Amino acid sequence: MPDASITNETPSREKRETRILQAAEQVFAQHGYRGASLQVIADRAELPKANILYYMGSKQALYVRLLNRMMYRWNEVLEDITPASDPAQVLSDFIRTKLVLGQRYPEGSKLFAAEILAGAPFLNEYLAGELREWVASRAAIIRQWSAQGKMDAVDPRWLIFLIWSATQHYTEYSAQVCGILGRKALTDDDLESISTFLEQVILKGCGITQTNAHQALRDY
Amino acid sequence: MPDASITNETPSREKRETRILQAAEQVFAQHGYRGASLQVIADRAELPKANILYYMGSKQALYVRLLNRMMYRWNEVLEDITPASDPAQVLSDFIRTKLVLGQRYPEGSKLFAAEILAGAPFLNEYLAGELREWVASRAAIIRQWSAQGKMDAVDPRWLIFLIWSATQHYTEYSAQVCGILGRKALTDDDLESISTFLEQVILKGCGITQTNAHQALRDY
DNA sequence: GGTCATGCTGACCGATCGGTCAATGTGAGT
DNA sequence: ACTCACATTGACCGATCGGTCAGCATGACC
Repeated sequence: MPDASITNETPSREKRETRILQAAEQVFAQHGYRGASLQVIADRAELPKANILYYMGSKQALYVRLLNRMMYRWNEVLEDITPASDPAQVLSDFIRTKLVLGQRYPEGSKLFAAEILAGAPFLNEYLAGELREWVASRAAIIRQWSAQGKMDAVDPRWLIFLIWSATQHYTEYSAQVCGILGRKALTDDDLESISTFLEQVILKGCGITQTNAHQALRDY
Repeated sequence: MPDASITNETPSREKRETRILQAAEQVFAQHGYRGASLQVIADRAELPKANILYYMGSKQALYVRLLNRMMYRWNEVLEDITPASDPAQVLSDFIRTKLVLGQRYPEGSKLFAAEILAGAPFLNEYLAGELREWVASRAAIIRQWSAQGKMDAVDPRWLIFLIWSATQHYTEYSAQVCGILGRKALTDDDLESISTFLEQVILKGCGITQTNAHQALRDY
């Protein structure tokens, strides 16, 4: 062992695990579950292939672990909204949070996308269970907002899907977006511009008057 | 040959080709380029694996052919718009056309999505060339609409991406959407509801007053 | 009936797949 | 110094990968 400190074992283990998970996330994101190979993951992590299996047990276990990690990251940001909340504030935050999340975990987001594209074989129960409940509860609140005259009477499910799709697009289709824009990657200015655009169009489109309170937030 | 008619050769050939392309599109859409296997494609097409290679030459050639076919389908619907066009009409058509296209060619659309997710290794020059020009030309017209006061001054590129993402979502994330809605597939009523929602929100969000002319079209 | 171009495919190739395992290395406890 | 639990990994397994090819079948032409 290069590191001779007293508690060197655990740190080494964690470092390796982190390296494996990071490498695997990239490869699974790019090629999907079936298209990813343990050898490629091992090469990217600069570890022997057998070591990957020693740590993770199997390809499937590694994949499921990455999916769960990504679901956990999503749950972190599932804010609590109530019928008394300000729609403009909540939806603006929702748009920005989703956009930031995609930028923070681009590989994880793509991994999710590939899983859904493949027909969500590992996520079916999650989609039809937890996530469905989440959507239903938010939809109920949005309907109340409409009933209270805070916004137009739009189908809340379509609204949620609209925000999801519009924000995820810039992560999962980054190759397309960058190709068209002629950039290597999106700049912070691009993201700021996109955030502002989406807030403006979606809020106005739902008949929500944008609060100045949030406009101020935009600077940070 | 079971069929003994005079010109039996060509029909058989075309039938086989069609069957191969259809099977391959499904498998590539689900598993991506690397995750797809010729054996699985052959099984689905109910043909020997060697026959696939006899017709298509190689896995890559088959894949590229499918990509080109999908690009051709897209080009079919790239409508011609001018600064004199009615934004409400054009954007409504755009939304509906994109939505219908995704429903008509779900596998092809997913194939495209998987290719982009993988970093668009086979489509880079298309994205940075043809498609980029397409976006630039439409963006210029949308900017003129804004200058003419027909709509708000929004960044036309973000608007185009918004329509793309919002419509594609229901094709490429159909597993997620269906899981959450608790359906096996989207109904015609769902699609009508989604179309109306997207038109309503996006047009209003861009400060476009919806024409009655198009409202009437909605029935068919 | 014989020739020949073409359609077709079973059998096979080397490479790579996910996964196993025996052998070796390592460090803490005694 | 010895033990022992655990970490590590090269070598290997059967299965499958994309692709090749020899050989058979077929049908048009002479």
